[in-house]
Amino acid sequence: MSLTHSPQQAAAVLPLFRDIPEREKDELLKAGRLRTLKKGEKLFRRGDALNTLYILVEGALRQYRETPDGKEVTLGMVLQGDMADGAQAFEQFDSYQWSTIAAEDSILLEYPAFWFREKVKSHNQLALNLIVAMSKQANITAIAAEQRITFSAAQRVACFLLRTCAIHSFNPKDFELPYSKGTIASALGMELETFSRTLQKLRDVGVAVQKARVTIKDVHALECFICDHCSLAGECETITTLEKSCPSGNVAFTKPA
Amino acid sequence: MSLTHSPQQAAAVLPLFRDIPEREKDELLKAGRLRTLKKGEKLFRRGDALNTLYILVEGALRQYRETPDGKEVTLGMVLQGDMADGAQAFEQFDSYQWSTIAAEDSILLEYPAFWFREKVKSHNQLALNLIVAMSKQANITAIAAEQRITFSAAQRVACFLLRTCAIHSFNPKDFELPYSKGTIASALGMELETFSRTLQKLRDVGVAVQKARVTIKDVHALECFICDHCSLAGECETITTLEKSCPSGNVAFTKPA
DNA sequence: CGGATCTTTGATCACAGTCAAAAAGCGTGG
DNA sequence: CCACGCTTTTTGACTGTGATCAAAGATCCG
Repeated sequence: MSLTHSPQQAAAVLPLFRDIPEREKDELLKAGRLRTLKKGEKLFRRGDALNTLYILVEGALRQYRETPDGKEVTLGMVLQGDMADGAQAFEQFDSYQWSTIAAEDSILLEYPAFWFREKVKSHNQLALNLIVAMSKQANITAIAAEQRITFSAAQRVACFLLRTCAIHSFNPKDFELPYSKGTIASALGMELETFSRTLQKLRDVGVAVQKARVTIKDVHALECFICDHCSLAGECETITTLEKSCPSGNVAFTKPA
Repeated sequence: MSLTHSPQQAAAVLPLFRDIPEREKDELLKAGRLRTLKKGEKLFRRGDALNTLYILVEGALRQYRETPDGKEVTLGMVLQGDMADGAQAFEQFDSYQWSTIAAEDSILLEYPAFWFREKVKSHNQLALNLIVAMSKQANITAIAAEQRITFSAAQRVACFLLRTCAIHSFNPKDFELPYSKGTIASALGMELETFSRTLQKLRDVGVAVQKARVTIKDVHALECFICDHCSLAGECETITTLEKSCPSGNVAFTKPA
């Protein structure tokens, strides 16, 4: 994965520009500017004037809010193809409602917000894509909310590990955590200390972690550990993806409960 | 508030149909059907085929998911003018991702989903309104998520009481809870027992509850109790609304901490 | 090598969940 | 009007999870 793209290359991947006629797509692409962000850099802060719309081409961002008494709550992660602020850009607000920081080195495509809003008004397919994107986002948020309530810390961590493999096509037998443990903990709605302790406990289920390197012995054992408590059950995209990539052949030891 | 409307009357209020030329609006209205729902009736269940789009004209709905082991998680409430399933209707799914039940007697406007999707494709203003609505929704969800994490049970309850007054223009000195305590507890992400106990504790801050009747002695005292921990701080719509309706004149006793 | 930052480990504690049972309210029908 | 059953709410006692505070280890980087 090189970190050099043209807007054209970048946009080819973006679901937001799907099914848009070439002519209009070109126009959209010419107006966009690529921007890189180093890990730890803030993209915008809550309260900043909302005048740019960002689409993530590569990397990962963390959305968060902070309370007056200094606590920080992670609302969600922005992954490849997501808008960093799409949900806000069309509200009545003229300032950002949450802050966004790079969880790792990232590349964004940026547009003047007012300009993009105009395009959405005139390009119907774009509006539709935007709706679909927001719809998808709402669904992810709903599931995350559910899990924060029904899942134990261990289950949330386990689910995160599997999801990570599915999203990035990692091999569960050996992969690296996508961002720092502090960030992951926060994204899962738990304290770093809890996250650390939880990783230990997961050794019993065949998860070994050394530094950022993770080894999952038996994916199916982990699934059992989680999915019985998850309302997604069979329809979980993570699971179906994993099943495809390692169709129970790669399972070393299947220990039924 | 009578429970008899024509679609025309109903739609006049709906933000989704704002700024739409009369001719098109009429067409939209003729296609919609009014439907009533008794408290406790389910509108749809997770997994049902998604073929209708619902807009709430009056009443309140509760969106929830249930896990295989029988727990129920409330995702949010649908209030006047909201779509019951807007976020889902434009996803790739063909079935509902969460269930919806009437928290009180309600009136809905319903459309065939496919038909509505077509309208959104051709009526640009409608698409825009939809985007704004989803945007608003995402924001509410984000705030709710934050509060479930940073707020104590007492603060969540207190915030809910104030919000209720603001939304329904209730007089904080004497109003009725909008739906059953079980429903409220669930919406706040806590157990009914916890909710019950919490109401007791709030007596210390001047909140008296008898059956469903609530009396808030000192709105500002309650605000102090909550808002210091809330990232919305000054920009909270609830607070600004309340300030307008009872501009610190109605405060009986201001007890600074 | 020094000083950051990030992570682990330890000990303690409070909040809210759970289980259980009593009480209050509500609707129905005799 | 009361009796009955059903749902909703309250109260009680107990418990576990994860937050918090504190300090020691790692790791990174100039």
